Amino acid sequence: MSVANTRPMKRRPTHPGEMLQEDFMADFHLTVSGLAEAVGVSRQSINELLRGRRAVSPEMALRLSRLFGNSPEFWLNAQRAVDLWDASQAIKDDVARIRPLQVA
Amino acid sequence: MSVANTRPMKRRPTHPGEMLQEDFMADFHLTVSGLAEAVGVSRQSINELLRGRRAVSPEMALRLSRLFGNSPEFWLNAQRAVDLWDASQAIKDDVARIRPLQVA
DNA sequence: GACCAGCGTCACGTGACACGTTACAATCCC
DNA sequence: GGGATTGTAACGTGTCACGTGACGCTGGTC
Repeated sequence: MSVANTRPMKRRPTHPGEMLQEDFMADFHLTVSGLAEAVGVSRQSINELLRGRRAVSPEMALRLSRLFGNSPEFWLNAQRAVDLWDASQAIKDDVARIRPLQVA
Repeated sequence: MSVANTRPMKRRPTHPGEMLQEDFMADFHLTVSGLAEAVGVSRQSINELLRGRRAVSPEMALRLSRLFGNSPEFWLNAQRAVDLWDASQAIKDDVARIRPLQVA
């Protein structure tokens, strides 16, 4: 198993907002307002993040990783998985038309 | 050595546009116009990407990986490195004020 | 030497989106 | 009951990836 899974997944990966809510806010008994204040952003940012309406930005990843003691890459990996899935769905046909170069 | 290097780098990581130009376009003798046509985007997109004025989007990563036979994560990892570096520079003080939670 | 096809780049407009501010209904709690 | 806190909706703003069109430059062809 390599570091980055190249194979496209069958289903849309779970949004990091869902992980944030179920795996972190629940464990630490955090509210939307409490988390927002703790990381220094507006309640809206957290709210829309939880509802999957907003992506985890690099800035947000830094804030969350600082608070929870994990790496920003943890959050950005989760975000990238859904970004890649969405993108591959959106431009699937275009990408298929690209002729791979010979490895010569 | 873990999968994702958590430690912040001293210098700004090299922009993926630079890698694209020096490590791929050079080897395959590709021009800006030729590459743009090969991956199905405008010349402007490639041009600004090479000059570091634009980031590698998930869509662009899919196109490049398809053409060159590597993974989209390869391009997005490079992009993420500079995004994280820029973000940590921009909100360094804010992040420092965040109190890490106790690991319960 | 004139011409023109292809090149890299600039200028402009557009749509998407992360973010803050404000407003509002629901709920807790004293 | 009433004030504080909560989650969420609406709005405006700045940033940015992208395409289109136009410009100046270069190299080949007659």
